[in-house]
Parts: sequence; C-alpha cells; structure tokens
Amino acid sequence: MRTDVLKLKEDGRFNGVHLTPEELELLQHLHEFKSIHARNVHKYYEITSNGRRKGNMVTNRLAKLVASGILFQVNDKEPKREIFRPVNYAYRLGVRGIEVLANRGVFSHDDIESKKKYSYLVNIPTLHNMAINSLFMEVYRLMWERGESFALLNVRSNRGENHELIDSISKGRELQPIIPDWIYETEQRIICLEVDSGSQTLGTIENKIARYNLLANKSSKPITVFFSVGLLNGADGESRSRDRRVASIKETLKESIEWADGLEIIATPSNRAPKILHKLISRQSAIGRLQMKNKANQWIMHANKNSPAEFTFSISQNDLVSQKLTIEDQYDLDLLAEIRSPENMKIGVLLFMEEGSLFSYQRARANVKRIVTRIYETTNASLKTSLFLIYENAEAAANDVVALNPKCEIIISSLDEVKAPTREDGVYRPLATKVATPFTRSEGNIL
DNA sequence: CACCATAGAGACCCGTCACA
DNA sequence: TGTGACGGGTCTCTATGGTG
Repeated sequence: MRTDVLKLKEDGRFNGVHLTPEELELLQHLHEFKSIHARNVHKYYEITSNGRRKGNMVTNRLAKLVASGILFQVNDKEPKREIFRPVNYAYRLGVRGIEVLANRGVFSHDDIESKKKYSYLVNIPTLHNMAINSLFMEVYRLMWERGESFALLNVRSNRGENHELIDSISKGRELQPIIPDWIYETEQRIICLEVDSGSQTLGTIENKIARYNLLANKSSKPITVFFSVGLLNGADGESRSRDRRVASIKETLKESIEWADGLEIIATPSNRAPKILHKLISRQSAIGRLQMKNKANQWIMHANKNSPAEFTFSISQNDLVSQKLTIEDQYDLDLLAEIRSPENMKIGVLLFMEEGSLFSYQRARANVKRIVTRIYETTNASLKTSLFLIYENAEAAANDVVALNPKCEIIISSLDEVKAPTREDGVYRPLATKVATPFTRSEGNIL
C-alpha cells in the first residue's frame, strides 16, 4: 500500500483522485512551463514509471486527472476544417491542480484566484517552447536513470523571466534586459538556456553573447550560456544545417574577446544538448586549466602504454617548438607531445576539449593559427607539428562540432580511445581521426 | 463510554480493446 | 494520441456490534 499518495475526494464538481509524488512533481513542472505538450507529458510518465507505462495507459491516467480537475486539456482542434491535420494536445493545470500546489506552498493562496482566472489564456506550447520542454524531459530522463532529482542535486529549474538575476538587471536599466529561454541554477552556476531555431541573425547572437558577458560581470555566480540548436530532437534531416549553424555560432566570437570571469558558452546541436546539459547540471565543478593539462598528460601516458613498442609517446623536450608555441594567455596549449616511430617523429600540440564549449573551440582555432604562423612559416618543413584535440570519451570526440579548416593537421582523439586502443581484430591502429574539411573527417595514420 | 474488529459498499487503479 | 467501455483487483470509508 502506498502511503505517499495525496488523496483527494470527490467534491461534487470533480472526481476524487490519488496523486503520486511523481504526479505532484509533474504539477510543479506544469506550473513553471504553463503548458506541456501531451507528447512530453507521456514522456514524463514513461520515464517515472521506468518504461512500464506507455501509450493508452498514460492517456487513461491523464483523462482521470482531467476528470478530477487536476489537469486541463487544451487542443488546437478547429470545428470546421476539410483538410485533415493531426490534432495537437497539451495539458495545463486545472482548478484543483492550482489548489493542490497552493496547499503545498508552491505559491500563495492569494494567487489562486488570479491563476484560475487567467489560466484560460494558456494554450498549446509553441514549437519553440516545446523544444525547451523536450530538452527538459530528456535531461530529466538522464537524471532519473541515475537516481538524481532536482531536489537532491539542489537545482532550480525556472522560466527565464522568473529568475531574480534577470529581474535585478532589468530594474537597473543598465542593460537591455536579456531573458534566457530557461534557467537551471545549480550550487555552482547559473545555466542560461537559449534554444536556437536558426531564425536569429548571427549579429543578434553576437549581441546576445555580449550582453551575457556584461551580465556575467555583475553576477556573483558563474554563468553558462547554453545554445541548443534545432527544434526537433531526433530528426536527422535537420542535422547538417544544424551543424553549420553551431559552427557559425562558435565562429562568431572573436579571439580578442575578454571573457568575463566565470562565463562559459556552449553551442551544440539539439540532439547532443541533453547529455551536455545534464553533465553541467550534475557535475560539481568546472574543469580548470590544471585539470586540462592533467588530462592531456593522461592521454600521453595511456597512448604510450597501450601502443606497440615501436611507437613512443612522450612529453616533448623540444625547446625550440616550446618557445614558439607556448604563449601564456587564455588560449595556451595544454601539453606538447613527441610521437616517434623508428622512421618518423611528430610534435603534437595537445588541447583538452569539452564538447560544445566555445572556449575549447577558440583554443583550437587559435592554436591552428599559431602552428601555421609560428612553425610552418618560420621553420623548415621537416618538423611535423599536428594539433591533437583530446576529448574525455569517444562519443564527445565524434559529436563535437569543430568546423576548422585543416591548415595544419588536426587529429581528434579521446582518453577512451587510448585506454583501449585495440579493436576486435587485435591490430593496433594508432588512432587518428583527422579533420579533412570543416565538416568531414577521415581516418589516417598517426604519423 | 472509549476502543477495536469486521464486513460490505463504493471509490479508485490499471491494463486492454475497438475505433476515431 | 484521443475517447469510451470493460472488468478484475485494491484500498478506504463507515456502519455495526462486541468488549473491558
């Protein structure tokens, strides 16, 4: 017998109903989102039932909640329409749902009447809002699978305009107010979500980032701006243009930009957004420069240990290269490696990369330029120097959009791959996925 | 009189089906 | 995805009557 359900009685207007804790939480999300597309409500039930409830079972349950006044169903049916069009359904809080939340202290009892009065204005979510909500649900799924919750992680999830940071800035009038599509606030950072359908000009994006930069200067907590590009989550037809859009957002930022302390910018295609966002939400602290150097060092060690004897990977002792390429600024490389085989030798400029990170991208871009201008153009060509972009895992390495022109050799690798470098056939392949053109990659030898 | 055990009625839950 | 209908199963409420 469940003792954690909230029991509501039949009251003349509405049927009685028992609400589970998960359903009460759903009501809170519904309060924040104002309305949620039926598809996403179904997703929520599927997640919280560990996949047991789906399809009609959920529909039935929702009908129950509607009959008991907890939810209200909205749709975009049109009375007379000859052309068939699938009907969209969405749910918002019903009158009793509003009362339940007030009783639980989500908002004050004084607000009940106005909320009831204006709830009819809430309609089917727009595509844009649906995308924000879909992303929310996918992050929720990842959290659920790991036994996490917003409460446990101490994360607040809010509509952008409801956040006091945005409030205080708008009041001061020092800034044209900027309202994120959504805000996730963790103990460590404030994540401002921007869902990008590609309709804004790059100038607008640039302007937005500039304002976030100012905002970050005023905020006591580090700010992460998260661009999720694309409205449809799984659709592949979209993916090519999505990658290009991500690339141009990343390219927007000039190298000379002065980053505010604690400002971090992420740009990613929407299909990768849930994983990256979840990592940001659940991760306790950001990766600092020392850790990046450490990761690069790990890569060298694992690569050396797991490669056949004729290959050696070591930290470079070459002073000449080191003097030319090590520049102590924000784009500085993590480590210089030396890779040797009996016949060959190559210098690797190692950067630890985080998927989606604009900062990582800028470092990569700056280091390509450094290799070209400081090595290729000023020393004799016998010294081969390549840029190595090292990711935490193979998935991140494969999916990050790094649309660079390979003016020098750019090799994509990951810690995963050097930890377990042999494939099924037992043949060691020096892992070398190379950037062929900004949007294509090829396989090749490491030397 | 306060308290407890019990049993039946009704409320609610869940999954399934056909069909729109 | 939705609606409406079905039916078995569980839980809750309440009336009733016995007991110390």
